[in-house]
Amino acid sequence: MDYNFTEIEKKWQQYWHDNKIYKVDIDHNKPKFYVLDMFPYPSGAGLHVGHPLGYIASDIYARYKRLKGFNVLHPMGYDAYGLPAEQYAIQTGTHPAVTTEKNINRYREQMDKIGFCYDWEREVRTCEPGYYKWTQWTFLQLFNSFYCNGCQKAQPISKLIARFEEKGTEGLNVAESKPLSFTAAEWKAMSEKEQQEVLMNYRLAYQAEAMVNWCPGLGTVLANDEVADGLSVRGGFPVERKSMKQWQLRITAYADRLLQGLETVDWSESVKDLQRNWIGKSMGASVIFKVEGKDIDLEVFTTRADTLFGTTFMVLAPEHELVSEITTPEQRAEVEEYITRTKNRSERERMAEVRKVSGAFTGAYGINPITGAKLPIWIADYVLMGYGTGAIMAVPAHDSRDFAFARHFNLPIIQVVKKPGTEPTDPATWEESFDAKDGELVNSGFLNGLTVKKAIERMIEELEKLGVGTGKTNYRLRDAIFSRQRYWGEPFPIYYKDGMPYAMDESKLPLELPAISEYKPTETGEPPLARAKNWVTEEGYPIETNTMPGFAGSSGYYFRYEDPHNDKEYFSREANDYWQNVDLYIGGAEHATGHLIYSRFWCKFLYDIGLSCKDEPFQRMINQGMIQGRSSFAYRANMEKLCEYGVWRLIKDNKLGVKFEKDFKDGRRRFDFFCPEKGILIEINRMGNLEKVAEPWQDYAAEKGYKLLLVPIIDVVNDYKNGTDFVEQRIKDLIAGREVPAFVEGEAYDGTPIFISKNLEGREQFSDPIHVDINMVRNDILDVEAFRLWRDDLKDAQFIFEKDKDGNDIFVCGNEIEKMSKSKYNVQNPDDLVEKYGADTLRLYEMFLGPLEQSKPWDTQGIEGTFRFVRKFWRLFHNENNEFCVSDEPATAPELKSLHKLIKKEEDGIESISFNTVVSAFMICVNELADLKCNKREILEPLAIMISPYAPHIAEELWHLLGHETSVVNAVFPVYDESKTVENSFNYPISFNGKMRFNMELPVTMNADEVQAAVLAAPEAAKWIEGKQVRKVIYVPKKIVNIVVG
RNA sequence: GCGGGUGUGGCGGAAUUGGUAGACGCGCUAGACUUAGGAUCUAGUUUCUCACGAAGUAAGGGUUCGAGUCCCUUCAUCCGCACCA
Repeated sequence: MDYNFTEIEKKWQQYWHDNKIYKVDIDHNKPKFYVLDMFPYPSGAGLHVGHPLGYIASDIYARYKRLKGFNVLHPMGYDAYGLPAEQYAIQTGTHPAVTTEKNINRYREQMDKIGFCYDWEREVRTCEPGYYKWTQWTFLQLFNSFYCNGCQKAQPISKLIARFEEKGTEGLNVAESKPLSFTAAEWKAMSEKEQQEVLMNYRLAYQAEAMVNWCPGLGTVLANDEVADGLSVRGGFPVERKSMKQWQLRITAYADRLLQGLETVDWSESVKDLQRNWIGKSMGASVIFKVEGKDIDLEVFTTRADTLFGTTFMVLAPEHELVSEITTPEQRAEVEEYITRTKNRSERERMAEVRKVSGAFTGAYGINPITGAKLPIWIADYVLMGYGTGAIMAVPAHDSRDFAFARHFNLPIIQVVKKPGTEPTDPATWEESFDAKDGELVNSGFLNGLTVKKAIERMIEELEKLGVGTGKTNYRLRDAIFSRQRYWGEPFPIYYKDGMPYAMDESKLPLELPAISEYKPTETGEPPLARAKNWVTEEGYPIETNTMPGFAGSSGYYFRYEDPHNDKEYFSREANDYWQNVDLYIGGAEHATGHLIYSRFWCKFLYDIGLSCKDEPFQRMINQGMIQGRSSFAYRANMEKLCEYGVWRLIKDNKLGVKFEKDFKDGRRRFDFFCPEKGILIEINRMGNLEKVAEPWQDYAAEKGYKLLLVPIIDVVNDYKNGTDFVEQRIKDLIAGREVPAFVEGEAYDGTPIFISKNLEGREQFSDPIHVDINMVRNDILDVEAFRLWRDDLKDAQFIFEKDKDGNDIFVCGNEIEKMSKSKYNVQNPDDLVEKYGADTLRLYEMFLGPLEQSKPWDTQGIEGTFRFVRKFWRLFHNENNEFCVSDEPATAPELKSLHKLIKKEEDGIESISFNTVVSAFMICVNELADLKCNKREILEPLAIMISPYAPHIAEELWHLLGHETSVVNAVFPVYDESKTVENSFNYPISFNGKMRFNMELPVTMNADEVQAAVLAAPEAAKWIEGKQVRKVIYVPKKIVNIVVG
């Protein structure tokens, strides 16, 4: 073999390792650059080709930046706490640390083979005490902080205590769970426990009763982003809403800063939008309604204060605390029945029934603070307790849900907004609610004639004047539930005294995860940590048994890479001043509402307390797309399914045989059936034209002396009932009516699986696609022998083959693009590809596949093209005998032009994360140089440097062959020289009326007049000008010449 | 329903941001060298047409000397979020 990648790659990986080529330290003589990958959770399955995609991209970027003179921090680590290892522990008793360690080693082995330039001395693992010490430490800082709304900053809780001692809650403007009010004297009079309870209302990490997503299948609570469609993201277990006491992070305090910060980072618009949506800021008003005959204030939130004149009823969430208080005795039974009914529904049921209107009347009435109108108060589960105040003023005319509700329960509807220039119509005739945001107000007293926008402002003004409402901003974002009832996570440095949680002293950190005997929850439902022996402080106080969630460790890992071995601090001032925040972050967009929000929160908090010099963690982010697998299918005739069509049932019941006839005169294939005992030949044919296609069969049957029954299956399928009756009648007639000789030709259906080729008729109706290992398929043709060996249970399967053009039997598979997954047998293992083609080819190919941010299918065959390119590249440096052969002659102009075009293309491509076009530029350049038979050092040396980010091993090998003693990693990227690429003539496309007709080589020095004269004088032009007048000539230098004729 | 993305050959995808549509690669076709080829090399490959030529970037309309690119309308598709008041 000419290019021995196995040897080369092994050699240089060893060299890089031995010489610590990728170790980085602070170097104030160089600008820093921080390139980060989202660190992986080491799962048992190992890496597939999709995983390294982002790692390869970041690796290229890091290597490129290094060649450009930057001091590049490019670390890697493991998000090592996680559910799979714990679930495995519950089943097998293996400590999750053991599983995790094993998986990490496998990941590392796979990553090493690809030749990444990570500084492994900076590796972090979230499950190691040296790391999670700082996760716990940050938690303590959060616990000991509150958020000051005035200065928009976290502050030490001691400041708050001092304030309470001085003036209580007077004029307090801080983030809080609920508003409290007390004087300094009252504060001082409180017991310690009472004071602690009060402080919980303000801490950034606090414990409180909350509606949580409880997942009985996992035995733990989950954060909102860990739940999708009412099921847990991990494991897919049902989730229910439940009120529990949990640790939470007051991330809502940062809602506005999280929103504003998005303006300062270079992220894709879609991820920013996802976050904006998740935070869900909406500006509106809070309005107080009195309850008739009672001294009760009912607060609602609305974004449409302008429609207050159109509100005709009110709705509370069934869990609303005032429901029982306001319900009248007559309505109590109905209301309670409704509450029980809604409470017993699971989250999934509730979501499934979203469009069903339901509710109950409380018997109470609210008073419209503006009009004084009496509004019936209802409860209904379309109003959610978790948003706003859990109560709404319903404006049925202009809200579709209120409209549906009003229609269903016959409540009045008043129109208050109309399209400008139209007259209001009677809402009773409406089909749906009328939601015109650019309309004007009617039936609304002092708001009449105003636009919606103006009316909202005017109404809020009025409400504030009357003291019955105020402008208010609401967020969809909830505080993050921070405790999990699991074992494999960071323990909380919290102990309980008198039932109240207290922070452990920082000197006690890390609080190490204790060994336990079993990993499931205790019999009494306590978290697994309750099994730990001596899980108490030195003073004997019990320690918290919850553990932190997965996102705890991943929220601040990027800081730790900056100073990973520091055991005095999270990270030093010096390290953070130099490395600052991540310049380029590469990873999946699926973390948009989880990790990427929590990390930003974490970073902003560390910024507030003076640790981080930046308040956004990731300056620029690229989300790589998923690499999908191409699954192959073989189609198995599905007898069960076929039996659903009456014919098959009859055939089965009558013990008729079945034969799949594969080679027929007209070239078509179809199912045919024989009755072995009775000698009946049945043809079932989809093609409609029964007469024509049945002819050969009639001959055949006559020749053999069988009775022939023709059944157009199209009848059976399209007209199920009649078709079945028809067939039934015919079969009965035939069977009952005659004495027929036994017939055994053909294969009777005996349960042997039968496979139908992709193109065979009837596939959709009568077959089950089964996934086939992609390694057994090439160009959609299944290797049937390999298939039989693969699935032992199918070794006797019968296949219906097709003929290829040479007359060979082939079995054609179907295919579909799906997510890569073991169960779909479409996984491409990078190890296999590295072994077959080398890491350099794999790296280049993954980049060549398409734009990094798009999802795209993996095409196994395509890698060959990239492999050819790499070998062609190698041959530039070698002669026919594979001897290294580079000449020191000066390069020619075309050679230099080719090189400098590539320099430009690579610089632009890498900066704009357009790696696929850079690879194609490499191919073009190498094709050109090969055509020029170029082996000049002046060209090849820069080329070796330039390819090193993509294909570091081959680059390093060639670099050393070129006589260098040091690594190509430390070389300098060649400088683009535009003068090398300029030409003194340009091959102009000449168009007439915008249509390109011919090309013409013209000197670039020509002016417009000269160009016009030259073009019009050209012999090819005559044909297009003939008989027409030249009206105008457009000349764009070095672009185009367009002649307008007519 | 709301928000965002995407639509270009048989396939993955290019197109310097308004200037030769289909680069580069896969696949396919033909040929060469071969005992052989899932190796290598050469040529071809958007569609229609024998050809001259014409059409062509989801569909329709517009702006322009010139539109894949800008504007309007529609459709398809993917991804988020979703009784959020």
